[in-house]
Amino acid sequence: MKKKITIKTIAKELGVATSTVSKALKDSHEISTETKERIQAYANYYNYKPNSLALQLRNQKTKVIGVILPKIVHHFFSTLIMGIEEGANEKGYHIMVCFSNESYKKEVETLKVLSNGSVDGLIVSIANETLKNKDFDHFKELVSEEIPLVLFDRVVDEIQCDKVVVDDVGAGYKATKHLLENGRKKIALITTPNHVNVGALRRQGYEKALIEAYIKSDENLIVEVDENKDIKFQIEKIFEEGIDGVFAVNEIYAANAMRVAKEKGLKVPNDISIIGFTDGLISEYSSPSITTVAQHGFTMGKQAVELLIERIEKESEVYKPRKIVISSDLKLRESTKPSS
Amino acid sequence: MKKKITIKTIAKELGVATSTVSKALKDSHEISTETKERIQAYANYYNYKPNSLALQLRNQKTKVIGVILPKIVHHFFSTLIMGIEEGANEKGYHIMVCFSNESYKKEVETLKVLSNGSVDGLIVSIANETLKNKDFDHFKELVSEEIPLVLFDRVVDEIQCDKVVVDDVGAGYKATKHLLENGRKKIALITTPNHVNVGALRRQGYEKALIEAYIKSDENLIVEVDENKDIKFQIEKIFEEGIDGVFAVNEIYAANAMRVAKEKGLKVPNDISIIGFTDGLISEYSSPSITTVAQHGFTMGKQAVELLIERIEKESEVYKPRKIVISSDLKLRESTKPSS
DNA sequence: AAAAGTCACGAAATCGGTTTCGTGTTAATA
DNA sequence: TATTAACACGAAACCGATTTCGTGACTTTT
Repeated sequence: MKKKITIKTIAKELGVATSTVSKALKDSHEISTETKERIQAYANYYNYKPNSLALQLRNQKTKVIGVILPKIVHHFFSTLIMGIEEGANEKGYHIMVCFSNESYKKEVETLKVLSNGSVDGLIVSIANETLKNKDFDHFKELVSEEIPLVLFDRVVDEIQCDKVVVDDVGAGYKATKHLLENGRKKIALITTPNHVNVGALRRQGYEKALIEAYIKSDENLIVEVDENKDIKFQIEKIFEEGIDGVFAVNEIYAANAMRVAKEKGLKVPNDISIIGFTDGLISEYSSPSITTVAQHGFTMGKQAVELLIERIEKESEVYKPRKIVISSDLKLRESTKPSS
Repeated sequence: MKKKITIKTIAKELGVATSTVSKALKDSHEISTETKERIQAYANYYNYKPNSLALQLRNQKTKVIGVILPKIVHHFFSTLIMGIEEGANEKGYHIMVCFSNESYKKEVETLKVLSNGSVDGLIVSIANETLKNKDFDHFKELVSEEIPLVLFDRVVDEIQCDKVVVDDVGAGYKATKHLLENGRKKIALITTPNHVNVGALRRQGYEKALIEAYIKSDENLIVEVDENKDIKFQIEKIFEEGIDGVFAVNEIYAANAMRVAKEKGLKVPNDISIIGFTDGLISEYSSPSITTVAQHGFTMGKQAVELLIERIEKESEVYKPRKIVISSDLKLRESTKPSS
C-alpha cells in the first residue's frame, strides 16, 4: 500500500507544527485564516484522511459494534443483520460480523478477540453447542469487564446483560391456537432438541394452547429433529399417526413437512394445515405458500443495536439489565385453512 | 466500561518499566526468569489482554478485511459471506461487513470510511445504482491509493484490480442448452435490466445457445424485470406467448415464473421446464424443486479473500490485476425434464 | 588487576492523531 | 509609557503497545 499522507507530512512540508495542522483542519479560531487556508488546501489536494486507528486509540472508542451470529444462511439472521447495520449506521457506528458456526470453541475465541478493544460493544446470539454445554463463563467474563453486551434471540437468564427476545411462548401459542381454530385436532410439533431454548419455549406455547383446548399432548406427535441426520426421514414417522396439523419451529422443517405430506397423498391445506416459523423466502415462495410466525428480524436487530448504543454512550448510569420482548404475529398464507 | 488493565498499570504496580513488561510477556530472553514469572503471574491474574488498537497502530495493519455487499437477504450473498469469513479466519483475519443497499451514495461513503486505515483491504460487489451511473471514481481513487481491492460477481473492466467472477456467459449458455436438450423450443428469459452486467452476461449465454440451435431470439420472450414494480405481473405477459421453457437469472424470478405457470394451468415440468440461478433454499424447497445454476458462493468468497490476503501480505510485487473465473454448473432437480 | 563480555533492565522513539498549556509578538488600554 | 489583552502558533503530553539502544552491575578472561 502506498504510504498515507499524515499530519506530520503536512506539518513538515508546510513548515508548521503538527498541532497547528490539526487545529487548522478543524477550523479552530486559534489559527489565522491565512494559515488555515494554506493547510486546508494542501490537505485537500493530497486527499488527506485522518487515520482512524489513531483516533480510536486516542478517543478510546472505535465506533464499531461486534456481532456474533451462529450462522447467516438463514433468513432470520440475515434480516437481523440488516436491522443491526441500519441501526448502527444511523448512530455513526459500523459493524464487525463474525460467525460462531454454532461452535462453542469458535464463540469463545471470537469473543476474546473482539473484546480486546476493537469494538465498543457486542451483540451476540449464542451458539447451539454453548447452549448445550451450559458453559457461559466467557460471557460472564465480558460482563465483569463491563463491556456492553446485548444478547438476542437465544439468551440465557444467568448472563446479566441486556436482552432482546421474541415472545417465543406466545408465538408457539398463537400458531397452535390458529391450527386449533382451523378445527385441527391432531397437531404435530416439529421442533429442535430441548437444549435449544427457543425450541423449548415455542413448545411451551404449543402445549399451553393444547391444554386450553383440553387436548392431551402426545409424545408421538412430537419430533425433535437432529440436524445431523436426515431431516425428512425423521419427520416422516409422525405422519403415521394420522395428523391433521403441523406446527414447525422453523421454515425448513415446515417445508420438509409439506413435502412429506404431499408424498403421503395429503392435500395441503385441505387435509392438513401446516404452519412454520420465520417469515422467510421459502415460506413465501413454496407452493402452497406457508403460513408462518413472522419474527420481525429487522425490528429486532434495530432494537438490539439501539439498546447497545445507549449502553455504550451513557455508561454513567447504574447497570440495570433490560429485556425487550418483541411480539411476533402470524402471516396467514395458503398452507392453513379451516378443515372441511 | 471498566478501565482496562494496560502494560503501564502492570509496570507501575510491579515497579518496573513498560518495556520490561512487554518483553516479559513475550518470554524474551532479556528478562530474568524470576521477573518474567512475577509479571506473567500478575498479568494472568488480572486477565491482561493487549489493546489491539495500539498494536494495529504500531504495526500499521489491522488484520481486518472490509466487505461491502449490495444486500444480504439473498442466498448467494449470505453463502458468500460465510466463504469470506472462513477464508479470512484461516489466515487470522476478521471481516467488517457493510451494505450499500444498492445505493451509490452509501457505497461511496462506506468506501471512504473503511479506507481510512480501519481495514487492510476490501472485497466489494458493486451496487446496482453505481453500475447504472457508471461512476467508478471512488473505486479508482482506492486503486490509486494502492489499497488492496478485490471485486467480485458484479465487476467492471475499467477498475484495475483483482476480480472474482462467475462465468455468467457460460452459465447462461449451459442453462439454456439444458432446456434445448429437454426439447424445449420457445424459451423465455427473465432477466434484469441490462445495466446489471451479470444479467447482461447471462443473456449473452442464452442468446449464444439459441443461435447454435438455429433459433432466432425473440424480444417478446424476454422480460427485463423492474424490481420496483410487481414482479409477478411483469412475468405474466411472456406466458401469453405459449412458451415451454423458462430461464430465470435468479431464484426469485424462477419461483415467480413457476407460480404463474401453475396459475395458467401449466404443469411443471411436464408442460414447461423452468431453470433458475443461485442454488438457494427457495429452489431446494419449492415444489417441484427448481433446477438451477449453482454459483458456488462459498468457494467464490474463499477465493476472493485468499486473493486479497495474498495481495495484502506481499505488496512488494508488481501489481498485475488478476481475474479468477469460477465455473458454475447445473443442479438438476424436478422443474426440468424432457418434453413428452 | 585490567579488559572484555553477559545479564537484566530502563529510557526513549515510534505509530498518527488531539489537546493543554505555554510564549513571543502585536495591539489596545490605563 | 507601562500594563494588559488578544492573537497565532509551537512544545509536549497522551492513548497503549513494541523495539532499539544504552547502561550499570557482575562475571569471566587474560
